[in-house]
Amino acid sequence: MTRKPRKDERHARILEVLRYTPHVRIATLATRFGVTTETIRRDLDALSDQGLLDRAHGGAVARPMGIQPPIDEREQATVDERRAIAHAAARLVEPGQVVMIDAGSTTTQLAWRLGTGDRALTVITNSYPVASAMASSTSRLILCPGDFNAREGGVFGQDTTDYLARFHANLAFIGASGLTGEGILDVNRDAAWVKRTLIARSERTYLLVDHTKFAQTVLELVAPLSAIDGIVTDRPPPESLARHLQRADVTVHVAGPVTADDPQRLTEEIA
Amino acid sequence: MTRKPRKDERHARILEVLRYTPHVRIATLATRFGVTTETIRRDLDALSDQGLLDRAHGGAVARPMGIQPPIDEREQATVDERRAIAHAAARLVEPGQVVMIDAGSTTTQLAWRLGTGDRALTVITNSYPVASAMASSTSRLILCPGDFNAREGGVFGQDTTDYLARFHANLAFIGASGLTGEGILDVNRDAAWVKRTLIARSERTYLLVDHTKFAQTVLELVAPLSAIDGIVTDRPPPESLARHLQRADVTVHVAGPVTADDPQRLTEEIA
DNA sequence: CAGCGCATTTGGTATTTACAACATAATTGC
DNA sequence: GCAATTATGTTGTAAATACCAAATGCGCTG
Repeated sequence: MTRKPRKDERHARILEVLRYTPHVRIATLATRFGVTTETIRRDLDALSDQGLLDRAHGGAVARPMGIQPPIDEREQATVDERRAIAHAAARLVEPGQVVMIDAGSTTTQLAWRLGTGDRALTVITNSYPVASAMASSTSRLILCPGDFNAREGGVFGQDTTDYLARFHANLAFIGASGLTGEGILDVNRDAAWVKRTLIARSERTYLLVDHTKFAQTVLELVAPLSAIDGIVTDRPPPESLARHLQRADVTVHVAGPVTADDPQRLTEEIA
Repeated sequence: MTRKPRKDERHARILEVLRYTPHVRIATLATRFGVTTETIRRDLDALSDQGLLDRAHGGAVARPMGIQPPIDEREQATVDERRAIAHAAARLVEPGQVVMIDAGSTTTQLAWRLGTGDRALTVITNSYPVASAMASSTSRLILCPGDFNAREGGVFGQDTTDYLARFHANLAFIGASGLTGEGILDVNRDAAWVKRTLIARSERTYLLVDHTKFAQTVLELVAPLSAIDGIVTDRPPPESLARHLQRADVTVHVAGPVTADDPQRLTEEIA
């Protein structure tokens, strides 16, 4: 489709530059490449449409992490919900506890929450985004070994579960691809094993799922409902699921929308 | 010193926002906080001076990673040199090899290099910046466990070295705080142990150091010169050090400046 | 409460960028 | 080589931003 060297080379080099500096100005790129600002502007718009960078006023900014270029539209759609869930989940954590946090978008949101606070936690995770989110806090951070999965931004595999098995936590927060009366489901086999280990190695386990996960039957059953102690979600689960949850003695926390003075609100409005 | 809530709160919230989105516009922040754009502009300038964010034309962009807020001025000063070193070191890697990469700024530069290429490497590292840099490549990535050190952006400790000891690599690239006739030195005890393990578990070890590390005697001796096979640096080492290196049979690679058509050049000019 | 220092606002102007419509140049396919 | 398509450059105008300096407001201290 595209075989022209000119434009493609510019695009490639623009992206390359953005790996080193988070922001480039249109004017700079234009003089550098010897083309008009209009051309660069068009380049940036094109790359932005492809989701490879974000536009800014005078230029472009790099997408955070080389991670998750192909974010599901479904994921995108539930940003607010997942923030609300993270907000509610953060209340379940008490100072000084040992907390295991699964890899995932909702759990990463939770980590941001916990990272801003000042509780002296010990956090064990297999996800770098989670570690990064908590980096500035006072918490102690233990990262798992394993094969790095760029898409998930975390490590998985036998090494990961073996390592996790050495620890014992007060709380574990896990995510999932689906939640049915049968139990918790996930699409990723390696991730499923990690989740099972997290459940096994913690006193209490909370599942963080938004409503789109309700009644989703996917590849693999991670664990039955009875394996977890509570779920944190954004909407009340449907009747049949609610019955199963009650029978399995799983408490249900439904998160309200984040408050207006919340810093995350700003992000939403900006986006 | 600062007890006023007004300004400080804005600053904190601006930084918070930048954790979620890579870019904010001045106008957006102004309307959000109910203050003038001038005020936000000053906020941004102040935060920029503190190195907490980068200014852009219409706003600000987040510093890449929550990592290394306090970068040494010395580190800052030798950016070009370290890029050149990374450029030269990347030539030492052949497709298909198993490569261990130490945590550090120079080694992270190397990872960027290797990440852009298409050699199918297996990379073992204790540094997330390294992993992140390579994420988009075809390489397999194995991350070590351990205590996460936000300042270094990597994991260290007994867990880390134990884990590393299970592997065997063709090449290892390590950094250091100092290099003298006596050997390789480092300020961080945990990091020193990791480096020793990297050396022990690889067929060949290259030390990546810029000229400011020459003749720097710091806390701990990591290993004698004879432990490594080569160094990659930006300037020829001083006479006495050169003699020691030759006696220890250490090859010296002196990197030239990066070529003009190199994508990184652009970054430098922008900065 | 007067005075001081700091943060913020206000107002005005110079620059820079965005946007759109059109002209020109380059490339491709036939 | 010609026509169609695409890429790039030009121009003009509106909007957004940057910069500067002075004025105002506000909190604090004595």
